[in-house]
Amino acid sequence: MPETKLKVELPDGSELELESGATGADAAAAIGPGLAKAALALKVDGELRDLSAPLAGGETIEIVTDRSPEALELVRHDAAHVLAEAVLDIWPGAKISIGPPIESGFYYDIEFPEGEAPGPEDLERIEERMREHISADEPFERRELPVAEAVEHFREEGQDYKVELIEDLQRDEGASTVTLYRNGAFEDLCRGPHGPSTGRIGAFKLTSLAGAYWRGDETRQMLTRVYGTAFLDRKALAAHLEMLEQAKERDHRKLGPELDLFRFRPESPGMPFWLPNGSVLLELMQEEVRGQLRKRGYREIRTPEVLDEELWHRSGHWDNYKENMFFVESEDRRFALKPMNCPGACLVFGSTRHSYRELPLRLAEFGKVFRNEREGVLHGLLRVRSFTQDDAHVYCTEDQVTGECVDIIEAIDELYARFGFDDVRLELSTRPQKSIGSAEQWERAEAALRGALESAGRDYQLNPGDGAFYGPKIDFHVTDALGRSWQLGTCQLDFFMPERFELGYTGADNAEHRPVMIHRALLGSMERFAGILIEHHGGRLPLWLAPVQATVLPVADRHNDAASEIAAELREAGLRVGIDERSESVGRKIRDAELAKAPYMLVVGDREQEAGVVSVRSHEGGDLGQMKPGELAARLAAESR
RNA sequence: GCCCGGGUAGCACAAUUGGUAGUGCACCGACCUUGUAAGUCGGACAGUGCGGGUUCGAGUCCCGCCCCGGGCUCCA
Repeated sequence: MPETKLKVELPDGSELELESGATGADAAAAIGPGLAKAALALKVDGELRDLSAPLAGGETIEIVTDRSPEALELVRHDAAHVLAEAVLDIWPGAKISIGPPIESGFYYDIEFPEGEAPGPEDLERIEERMREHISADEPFERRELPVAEAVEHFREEGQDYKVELIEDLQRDEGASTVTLYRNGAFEDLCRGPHGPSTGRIGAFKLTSLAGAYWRGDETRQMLTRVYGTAFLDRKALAAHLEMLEQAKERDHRKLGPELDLFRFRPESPGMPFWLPNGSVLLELMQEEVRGQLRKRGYREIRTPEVLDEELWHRSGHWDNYKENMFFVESEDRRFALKPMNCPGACLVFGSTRHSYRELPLRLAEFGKVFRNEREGVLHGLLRVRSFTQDDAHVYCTEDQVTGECVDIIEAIDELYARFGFDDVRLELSTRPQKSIGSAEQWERAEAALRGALESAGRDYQLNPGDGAFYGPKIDFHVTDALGRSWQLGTCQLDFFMPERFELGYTGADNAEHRPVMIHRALLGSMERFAGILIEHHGGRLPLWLAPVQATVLPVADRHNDAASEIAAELREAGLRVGIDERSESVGRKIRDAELAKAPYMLVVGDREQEAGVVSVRSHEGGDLGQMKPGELAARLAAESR
């Protein structure tokens, strides 16, 4: 007989002796009753398993509890199963497909019987049913089944999507068996693992309904996706819902019109109308970018928005981007609105001869581009049909690439910090399957970008195969005040375009050479960046970006003249100042200024008029007492830096 | 493009089983002359996204279109 004991190693390096045939749950119990109770799953040599999984001995195990980082994913996956269970209770004819945990919760894609698709009001009904299953604390039970039996099983139940999944698994991964998990009367095809029972789902909520194609393929069946979120306890759920509420409050689509920054009109879906305040904001952002351009030797160009269709054949956009372009016709000539600025920049470069002495030649353009995005994907300022890129194209030699990219990384760091984003993440994307150029060329290009990242001393994430077909790239991401991540700037190498446009420069050897082109954008889209800024700051932009930095509030009509003088003096000092001359009470004017998110309010009444001062109130600090206009201007100027 | 939900005054919302479209804020006018988040009174403003249909009668029901919102692999 083999030995009756087995040994496993624990994360702290100690050994645990167990009876042979012991499971993860036994291991947890052997360590302590508290842990046994808290245990959700097991990690065997770093791989997540069910608690009920038998141990072989010799492996390193870790008990996953509600405090483990994996716990959320586990519980959400459990919740997805309970969701499917509840749906099948209510709609026995429903066909379920997949139901994974996702970043913010979980979902399940389901085909409901014809004409019985649920509405938002049905979510509560499903939730109620789910709660019943959770309080019943149904254990998750795993079993393994040969593929043929599993297919038979799901075919009998009319679960066609499961049958398809299993058949695909067999074909693509050579699976001979699949695993099923049962909770209550419900059994689902699932890789697992799962928590011990449904009772461990601390708190959940179904959040929304959406359509989703089976396997994301728009030629296939449209399913109903039920979204939900789950947490280990009520408090965490409440915090998450609170965060969503906050995000709603900060939504730039709500704040933009409220603060008179921009608005949308049906006359031009996906193209914003910028109001005076919003124009000021864009202008300030642009000035900040221009500061970087001046500092780093970029020169600004402007190229046409409308260009002959032929150009887009030459640039390759016709083949790759035609569906997203707008076209216009005039006098039998077909033109396209530019979706990108690079061809224009290449025409500028190519229209004169260049010497190696001019390189790197850095041409920047605040270029307005037009992209005919499908209607359904438009989303406020974040996904539009026209926007302004703070674009630039650097023409240089291969040797110069690293230096240029370091410079771009620095520019982005400085710029993002200035706008209040400290957490910048870099990603390097390398050669994709479909690409042009030689292997050596790619190797050198990727090495140049890696070199830039290293000499800038930056950590980065590698995305192999995620580059553009014409060259590798570095993307820049920031995290906003609500913890959401946004991709902003980009720095891409391009071997393709200089080739296509037959660009050249005369080298020191008096021969013609092909320059390398770097596309780079710092903020990306000015409009999109403005939208992200608005959400990041909750509409309360930092003083230097506030379209109106201070509002002068005369106490009574007789103070209007004095107030105008103050306003004029502050404007003279370069501040953006408004004035509220309505015959309203001070309280009212303050309220309205606060709602307009004015950083400073300057009250002028008898006392101030006499002393030649203003009473200053800031949103943050409340009443700051009296100041002379000059003092105030200096203070605000200092704060704006 | 597709699925689900929505569209009533500038904005937020209301309108029994189909039965004369309302309220608040904003706006305009008058009064008040105001001291750190809403002063008082009065007035004007939509024919219900657009087009058709059913009906004695449609914001409510039906059809088509437009726009807005949530989504459309984070793959058992």
